[in-house]
Amino acid sequence: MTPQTHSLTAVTTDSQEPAGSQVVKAQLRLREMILAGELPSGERITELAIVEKLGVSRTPIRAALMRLEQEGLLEALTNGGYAVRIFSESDVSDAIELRGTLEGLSARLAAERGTDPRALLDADACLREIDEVLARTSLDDEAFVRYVTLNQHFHNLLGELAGSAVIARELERVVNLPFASPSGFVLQQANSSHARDMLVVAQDQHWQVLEAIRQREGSRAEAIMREHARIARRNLRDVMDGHDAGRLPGVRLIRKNEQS
Amino acid sequence: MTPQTHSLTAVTTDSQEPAGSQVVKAQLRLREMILAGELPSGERITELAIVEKLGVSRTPIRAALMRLEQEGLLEALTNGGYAVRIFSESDVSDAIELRGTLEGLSARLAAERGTDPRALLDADACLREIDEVLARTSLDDEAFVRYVTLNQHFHNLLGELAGSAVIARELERVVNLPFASPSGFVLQQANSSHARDMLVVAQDQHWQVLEAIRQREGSRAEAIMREHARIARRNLRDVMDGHDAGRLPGVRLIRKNEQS
DNA sequence: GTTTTAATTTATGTATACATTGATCTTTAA
DNA sequence: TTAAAGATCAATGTATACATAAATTAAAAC
Repeated sequence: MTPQTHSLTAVTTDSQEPAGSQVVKAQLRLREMILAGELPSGERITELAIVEKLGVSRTPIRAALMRLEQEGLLEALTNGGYAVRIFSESDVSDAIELRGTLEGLSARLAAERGTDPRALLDADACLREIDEVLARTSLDDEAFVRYVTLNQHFHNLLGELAGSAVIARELERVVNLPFASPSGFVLQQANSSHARDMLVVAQDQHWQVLEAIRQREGSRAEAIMREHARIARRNLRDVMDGHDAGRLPGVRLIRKNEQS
Repeated sequence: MTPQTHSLTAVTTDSQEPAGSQVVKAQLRLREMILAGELPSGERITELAIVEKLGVSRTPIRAALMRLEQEGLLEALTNGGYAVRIFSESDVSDAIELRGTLEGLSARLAAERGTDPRALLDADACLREIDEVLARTSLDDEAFVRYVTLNQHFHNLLGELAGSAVIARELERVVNLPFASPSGFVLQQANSSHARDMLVVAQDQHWQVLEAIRQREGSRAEAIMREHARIARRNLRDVMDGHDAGRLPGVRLIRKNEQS
């Protein structure tokens, strides 16, 4: 598995059903197919066609389709049925801004309300591991993959620091919107010359937001997380402006903006 | 229908399925039953029991249960099945704060990006209608119902002003979280002496946010919408502290906070 | 009497047959 | 030839039978 394919197809394991259930299998396989462009964009996809391709009956297929619609990869058609969604660059950009806003809310509440010292220590340890990854002046693919893993872990911890199940739940949902993930476009530029520098900047924001939460500086914590998300927007712009956008998995689903 | 029952059971018509479908019927009926306390809270509710009560087969029941879980009224149990969720006062409070944050985001983007003049005129007309409702010094039940209708319309318009389908979609979802609606606790205090005054304050915020959007004052627009949502938090607190909380539909599902 | 194991029951997961609605294609009439 | 009406087809909506796993209860052994 190359780093590139890892970033976009990384998936939260829905902890509701047994991992081997037909519904989950169908959901995972369908997600892969959509991001790989194996399903026609825009056109209606019929349940029977999926049944034939996956060899699963209609019942779990229907459940998987419902979930993928919730996830934002499919759109529900007016007269029943679904179609693979096509995203504008603005859609992705807005989803990232939305994530930053919710992460900012979570960080602010964590600062204002105070938080479990143990959770803070976990976050601290996570950041120290990221520091180790970034210690070398040149990073290989493995280091980038390790960064993505730790980065997602840190963002997860941050979502829980506010101590609100409601907000954690909606944040997780937004993070899983197509291409809104904190690590969504990190690896796409792994070969870029200043790729490591971007991670260094991001990691500095990680440390600062943690410090702000410790100091109960809610407004500052919120502002940092909002700005933090905008790194992803810059990366998105880089990828869309680059010539290799079409080669990367899933990115072909994103339609470039006309203006700006 | 009394004003009190209207506010909490008001529902967005899911525009996906035909209105008369078994799934929608089951969803609506189940939602009523949950808010009326006709289903045991916390305990597992079996599909077969619902089938017997509603006279619909398991397939549409399952779909309806999935949707109600998405909506936040049900929680998915670890080994399959669902239970009626119990909400803490904090849960509801956080959901309202979350709504305010997203409404603030939407208002800020509308201001920053500029918006369709026609949409602004619609919002303006809506607020003028609310002004008319509030013109009398004493309001009857009908006036409160009319306020709620117009208020929801204004908030819907505001959600669309940002011109982002992604954000509008997630905002609509958050608004429909249990008890997070902009009008959720308005009518509950219709008989309170200063009920009208609260609406007057809220309406002033409506005008100010619209003005801020017109003037492209993003930060101000955002701050106003955040503060606006906190009126609902105050109303929640009033309702929970009052003695008639248990009599109001759905509110019995909310467990009072221990401290504070 | 207690614990363990096996059997039974009860739940959800899955497949499929049937119903119904919407679209397409054909046929007929103008 | 075109338009309208009907029939056929194909899609999702619905019901239900069957599979499977988990929980409970009863029985047996220690």
